[in-house]
Amino acid sequence: MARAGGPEAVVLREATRSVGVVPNAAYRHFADRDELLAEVCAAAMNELAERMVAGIGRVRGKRGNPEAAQRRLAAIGAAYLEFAHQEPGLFATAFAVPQQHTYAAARTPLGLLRDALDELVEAGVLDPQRREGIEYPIWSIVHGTAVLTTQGPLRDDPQVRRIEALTSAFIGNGLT
Amino acid sequence: MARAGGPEAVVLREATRSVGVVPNAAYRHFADRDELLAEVCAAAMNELAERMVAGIGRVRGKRGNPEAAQRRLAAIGAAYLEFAHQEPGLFATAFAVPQQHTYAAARTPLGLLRDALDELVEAGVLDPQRREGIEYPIWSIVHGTAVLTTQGPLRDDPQVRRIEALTSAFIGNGLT
DNA sequence: CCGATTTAGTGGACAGTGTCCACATTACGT
DNA sequence: ACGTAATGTGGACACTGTCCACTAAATCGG
Repeated sequence: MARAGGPEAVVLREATRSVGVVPNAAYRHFADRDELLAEVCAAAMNELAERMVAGIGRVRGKRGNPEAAQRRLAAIGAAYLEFAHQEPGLFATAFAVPQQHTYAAARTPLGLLRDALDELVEAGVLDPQRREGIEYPIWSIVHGTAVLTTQGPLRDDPQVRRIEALTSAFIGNGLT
Repeated sequence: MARAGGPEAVVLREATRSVGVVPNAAYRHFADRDELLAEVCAAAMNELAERMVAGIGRVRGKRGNPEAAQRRLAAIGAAYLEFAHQEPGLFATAFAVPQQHTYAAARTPLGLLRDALDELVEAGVLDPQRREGIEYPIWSIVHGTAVLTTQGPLRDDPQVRRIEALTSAFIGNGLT
């Protein structure tokens, strides 16, 4: 349901219906509809993270190799944006955690980004002094691009590819 | 209602109730709840734009002055982030237009950003070649920061100020 | 000025939703 | 084997968006 219609589409009664059970049965597993939604959000976030590690896995080259490190960073960004476009419902759901009990999963997008940036430092591509805290602007720019082009005013913009290329270039500019 | 609880909180029946009228009366003014929401979204977006022009208005210095131009760009970014934090409900609503009939208002955030960047070129601060399309990465990074720190996983993060300073530095880096 | 037409509001209804309560069933460990 | 915990059921309530037929008020052309 989240995949098809985003967070609003995950409706408790329909979920129980699809599983062949009466609505109230859900309350033996979740206190709230919000708790159910939180679980779905965690699953969506997990799928995003998995796509990112899959993207990393597709670039070959030893850890510490400068070009490989750069390509790995590009790969996680590309996977992030690709996920947002291929699964807009799940992407929106991943970041629609109700209140605040987001007990982070093992492999989180931010963690993967940090790993990639650390490798970039290790490979001598990124100045260690510039490394500090740079994950936040980079995450922001990728996330902002994803949100604006899938849910925001730039959604269905014909030149999405160009916009993404521009953000990629901007990031590359900010690293050197 | 949007101000207090975001887009989900704008509920048709309560709106009519607060205006002292029966629910169905709303259907003489809006075809849908979505059409009502679209109107609210437009109003929210307008308030965001107004805050941005107010921010521009507070920096003095003639158009074309390099330092003034830079401060004006910083001002619209700061206004954007400040609005997101002071009015999280309205900010979320501004970007929650139902489907896609967002007949853009006169002064839109993107338009204001473009003006500021054009002035930066005019003042000789920004290389005209680098100007082309740079509004998208910049909008993305500011929007991404706003979203992540007000609705996303970084919401209520104690070091929001630092994160915003980092994105500001990253943008400055990308302009020179 | 008056009658017709548009505009705005009313009342009642329906399906769908989240949630609560008391009750029945099933599974399981000692 | 039995008591306890886990799970599912049935019925209800308040709330939501939306539809229909009907009424009151405002507006406007002759």
